[in-house]
Amino acid sequence: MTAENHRDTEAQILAAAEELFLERGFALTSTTMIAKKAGCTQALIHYYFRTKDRLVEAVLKQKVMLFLSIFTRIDGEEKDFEGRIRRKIESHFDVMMENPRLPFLLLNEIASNPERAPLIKRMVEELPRPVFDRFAAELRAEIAAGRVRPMESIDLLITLISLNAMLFLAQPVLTAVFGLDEAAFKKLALHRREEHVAIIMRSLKP
Amino acid sequence: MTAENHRDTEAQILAAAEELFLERGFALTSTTMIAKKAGCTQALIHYYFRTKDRLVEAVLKQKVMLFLSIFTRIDGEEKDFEGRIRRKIESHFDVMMENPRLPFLLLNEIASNPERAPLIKRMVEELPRPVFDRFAAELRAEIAAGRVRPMESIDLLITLISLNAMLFLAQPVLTAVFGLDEAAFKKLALHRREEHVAIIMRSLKP
DNA sequence: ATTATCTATAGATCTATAGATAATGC
DNA sequence: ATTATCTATAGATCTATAGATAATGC
Repeated sequence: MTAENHRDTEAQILAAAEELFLERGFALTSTTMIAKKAGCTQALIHYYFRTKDRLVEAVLKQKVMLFLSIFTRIDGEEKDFEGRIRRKIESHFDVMMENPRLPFLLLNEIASNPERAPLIKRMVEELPRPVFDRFAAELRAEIAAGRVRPMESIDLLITLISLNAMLFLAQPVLTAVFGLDEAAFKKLALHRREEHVAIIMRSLKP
Repeated sequence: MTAENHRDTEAQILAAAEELFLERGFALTSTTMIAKKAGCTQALIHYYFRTKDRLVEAVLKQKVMLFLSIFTRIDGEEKDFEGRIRRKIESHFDVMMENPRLPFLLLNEIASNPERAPLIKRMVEELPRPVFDRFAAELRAEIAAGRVRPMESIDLLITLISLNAMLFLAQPVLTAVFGLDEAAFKKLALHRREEHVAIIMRSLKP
């Protein structure tokens, strides 16, 4: 065993855990499986992470932050409000597309482990507010100017996240029911991306 | 033990299993837990259902049919197309609201047990077509008449199901993040119900 | 006799830990 | 000396089954 391997073991365990957690969820992934994938013994996982739970939390935190990047990332500097909304939808969609199992992992974990809800809440509360506040202020201004129907910014965000996340949550069902291969699903996804933009844009009209 | 109890045992096992499966998913519910809830020994579950898998399938089939009732139920006889669409959205929403854990159960199962995909596919294929066909034909007629923008009926259904199902999938997250109690979530849900109608109606405009 | 139920247990996991051994960095 | 790794195993599950016993319906 080389020196590099020694250095890498912890990272390899994390990477293996991440992959397996995304595939099967936290509860259904055993430390034995992780060890096998990481190429080490199961005992080593406990050497580095002490308990399975800590390993889960390490991965969970990282994934929650990725999912919430819509609330922290300023998406380009389009001139008009419509352009910026479109950009936000597309950019959130693209994060989901690059991490298609992410919504499932988070939903599944919080649904079957309600005791971890406070942890999720804390993470959301720790988010920097400026991006959200700016978004909400812009929306209020558009409403005041009569260019958007009266609505809450949180509703717009729920709609946006629902449409985007649900497509990937439903991916296994859609591919099974319509018999899609990977390419066909990707085609459907890109079509839905445009559809989501169209739906949300229309939903703003006064 | 009375005669009634004897008769009821199988039904009690099914009821207990159903409840626990909805709460925690199939994989995380043990036959021991089911037995405890049903008030019998764990061995009896195998006496009635032989394996846990058969018990799972019994519950799964019933739940898939409930979820797909949007495709089999004709919702009232409103005069105009708009009224019928509104009715379909609301009626699907109400099924979700009465069975809020249903979307999670199905999604979770098919995501972590891909080998059951063919079973789901078969169930969908066995659905009677008339309701869907009639819906699709009506939509095409509206598009031809220029009252609806050109779109596929499957897209409309995906949007409808996504918005409605996602609200309940996200229920644990929403209640945790916004600190909602049951009444507050119900209020949010009824607001979103109207919002979903509004979004979809606007999305149809030419 | 048949059906329903129980107790007990085999055999397969799974997580976590103890204790031995090998590699690394002073 | 310290850090990283391994082997082995304890103790908790979990599903499924064998075999005994109680209740039911002829």
